[in-house]
Amino acid sequence: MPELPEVETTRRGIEPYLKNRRITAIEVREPRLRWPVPEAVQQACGQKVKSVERRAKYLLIRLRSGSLMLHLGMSGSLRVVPSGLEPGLHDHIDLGIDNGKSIRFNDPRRFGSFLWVEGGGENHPLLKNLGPEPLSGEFTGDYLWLCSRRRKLAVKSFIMNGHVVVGVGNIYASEALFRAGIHPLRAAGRISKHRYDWLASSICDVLEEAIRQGGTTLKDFSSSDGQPGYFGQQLAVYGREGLSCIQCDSPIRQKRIGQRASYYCVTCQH
DNA sequence: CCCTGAACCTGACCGC
DNA sequence: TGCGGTCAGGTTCAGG
Repeated sequence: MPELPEVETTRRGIEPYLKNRRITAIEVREPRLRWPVPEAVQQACGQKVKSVERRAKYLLIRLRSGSLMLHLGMSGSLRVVPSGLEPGLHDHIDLGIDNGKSIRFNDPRRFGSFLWVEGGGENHPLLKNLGPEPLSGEFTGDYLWLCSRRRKLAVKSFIMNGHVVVGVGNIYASEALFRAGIHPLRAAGRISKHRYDWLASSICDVLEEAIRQGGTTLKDFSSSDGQPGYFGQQLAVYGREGLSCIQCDSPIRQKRIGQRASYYCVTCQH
């Protein structure tokens, strides 16, 4: 479900309820997530939240002695609920806060994770080999160009690889490539530096716009207060197979690339 | 190292 | 209404 904009929307939604508050309890009703929820998450109890941060699509709730590291997988979401509210289907974990609220983790498919890491988590195996944040100064066309030399995979798979750049998921990969006029199947290593400049700014723009609109609600994403995201209304190609291109009128094509549905315009993208 | 495809899960939807 | 197949916003892992 969530790509970077949805995770960032979630972070902004829960931060005001958590920052400088104390974790009172963690109730794990279903520990079978992507990785089993470790007993160590209980170390968070009694500690005050220093900050709520995001790295890639991970949420980091920083405490004195360590951090809770959450991932929403494909179908996860966090909601702010009154403590004690009866849990519903797939409400796997409640994070109790000393202000009468709980952060409730719901995840039907259980691809998400809820982990405890020592310190800030910077050296955790899941984080330490990740590429740069797309909205940071490190992420440029030059960087993409350099990183892609001699690589033959499709550029769409390339930009979705977290070791290259984090946070670009299936929706925004298609959208960014459309904006940059690049065909998603083009070999990553055969794209010019100039075109990578375009692509890098397209990725930034599309992610920033999506964050501004509260993310994209396709089926069921909603922010932590239950509001849907409105970026879906701006999607130029994603999910628009057979409909006409907003720039040239030819029909949008759909093709699977690296097991993911990919959408593009054969006229506008080369 | 690079790349591909399977795997992890549930639920919604479509055609018969 | 039921059943089987397909698909879904992510990521790791095994194997070539």
